[in-house]
Amino acid sequence: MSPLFTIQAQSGPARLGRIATPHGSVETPAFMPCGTAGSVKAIPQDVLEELGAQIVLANTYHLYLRPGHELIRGLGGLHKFMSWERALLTDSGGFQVFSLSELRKVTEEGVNFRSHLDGTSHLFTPERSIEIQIALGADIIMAFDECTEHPAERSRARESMEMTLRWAKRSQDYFQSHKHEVPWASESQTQMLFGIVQGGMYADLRRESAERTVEMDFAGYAIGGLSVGEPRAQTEEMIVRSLEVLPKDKPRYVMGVGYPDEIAQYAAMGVDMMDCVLPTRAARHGLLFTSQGRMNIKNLRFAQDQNALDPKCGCKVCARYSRAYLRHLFVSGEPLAAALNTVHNLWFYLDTMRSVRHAIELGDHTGTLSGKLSLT
RNA sequence: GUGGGUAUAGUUCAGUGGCAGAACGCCAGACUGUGGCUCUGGAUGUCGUGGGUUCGACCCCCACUACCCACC
Repeated sequence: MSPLFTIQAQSGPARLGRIATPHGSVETPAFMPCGTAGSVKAIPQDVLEELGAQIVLANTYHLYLRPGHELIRGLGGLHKFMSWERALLTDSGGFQVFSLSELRKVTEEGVNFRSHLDGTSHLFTPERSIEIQIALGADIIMAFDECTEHPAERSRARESMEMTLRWAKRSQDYFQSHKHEVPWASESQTQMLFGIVQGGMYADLRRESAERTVEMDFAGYAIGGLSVGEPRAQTEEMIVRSLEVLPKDKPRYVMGVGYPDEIAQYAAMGVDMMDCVLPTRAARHGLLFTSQGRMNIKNLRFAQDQNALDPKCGCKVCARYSRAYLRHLFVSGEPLAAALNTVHNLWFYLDTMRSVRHAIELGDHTGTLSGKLSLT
C-alpha cells in the first residue's frame, strides 16, 4: 500500500506534503474550513470548491443529533449526502462535550450529555463515537478525547490526559474491528484514524501524551486542548513540545486554530493541518481578515468607501464589490452579506496556506515563513 | 365648527410631585476541534410652546400649537 502521506519538500521544520484520501488529495499545510452540520455556513459546496478547499471538517456531535448518522449511512454516507466529493474530516464530539460543559457528565465509560436541541440524554463513548464516524464515512476521523479545560491543575491535566489515552486505545480497537463498515469501504481504502495529544499546559505531559499516543500507531496525530484561553506563547510552546515527539512521516494536526498569522506560524513550525471556526464565524459577525489586518465591515467609516475590501486580495468578492456595498448588506441583514464575507475570509485563509506552501517549495526564499507575514 | 384623546431619545412607547426609562435603531468592541446573523459595552433628551400652583413640575392647573378620533 502506498503511503497515505508524502512529503515533497521541507524548509526548516516546515513540510510541503500531500495526504492521499479516497476523495482526492489534500495538499499540506492545509487549512480546513468548518462545516459542522454538513455545511460550511452561508456558502454552497461549489463555491467551496472554487475557493480551493480540499478538505472540510464536519461534526459527529451535530450530525448524530440531527439528522442522525444511521440516516446518513442509509443515504450513502456524508460525502454523498452533502454532495461533496473531496475529502472530509469528522471531529469526534469530544470538544462539543467540553464546550457544552454544563450539560455533561464524564465517567470512565464515556460522556453523558444532554442534547442542545431537545434536552434528551445521550451517551458518547469512544466506541460510539467511532461507530458514528464510520457511519458518516469521513476520510479522516478522530479518536474520542477529553479536551482538558483551562486552567487545569497539573494533577487534573494528568488525569484528563490518562483518560484520553485510554479512550484513544478504545477508539483504535473499535476502529480496527469495524473499519470495513464505512459506506465506501474497499479492499485498499479505509478511513484514517488520528490520535489526539492532550496534557494541558504542561510541557512534560504534552511530551508523554505524544509518546504514548504514538505507541498506539495512528494514521496521524492531532494536538488538542489548545486555544482555550491560554497566552499565545504557551500555545506555541505546547505545539513545539508535541511536535518534537510526533513522527515526521505522519500528518500533524493542531485542532481549532487560529488567526491568519497563527496558522502561517504553526505551519512554519511543522504543523500540517489546522481547522478553525474563526474565518466563517467572524465573517457572519462582520469581521473580515485582510492583508491590512482585521476590518469590521459594519463600521460607519466604510459607508461611502468605494474601494475593494482588500485591494491585494484575489477573491471574487474583492474583485467585484465595494466596502460600501458590503457594509450595506451587513447592516441591512441581507443573507448575501454572510455569503460574501465567508467567501472572502475563507479565501484569505486558504490563500495564506497556498503562500505558505509556495514558500516551503521555494525553500522560503520569500521569507514568508520566517515571520514576515504581518497578518492579524 | 363641537366634543374627546395624544404630545417624553432617531422611532414606537413606559413612567413618577423629589437623579429621565425600555425596546428597536444608531455607534463601537468581542469571537480560535461552531447550538445560536450571537455576545458585551456606549452615546442620544429645551419631557410640544408659553404661563401658573408648589420648597420642588415631565407629572397638577390654564392658554396656545400640532396631530389623531368621533360628531356636525
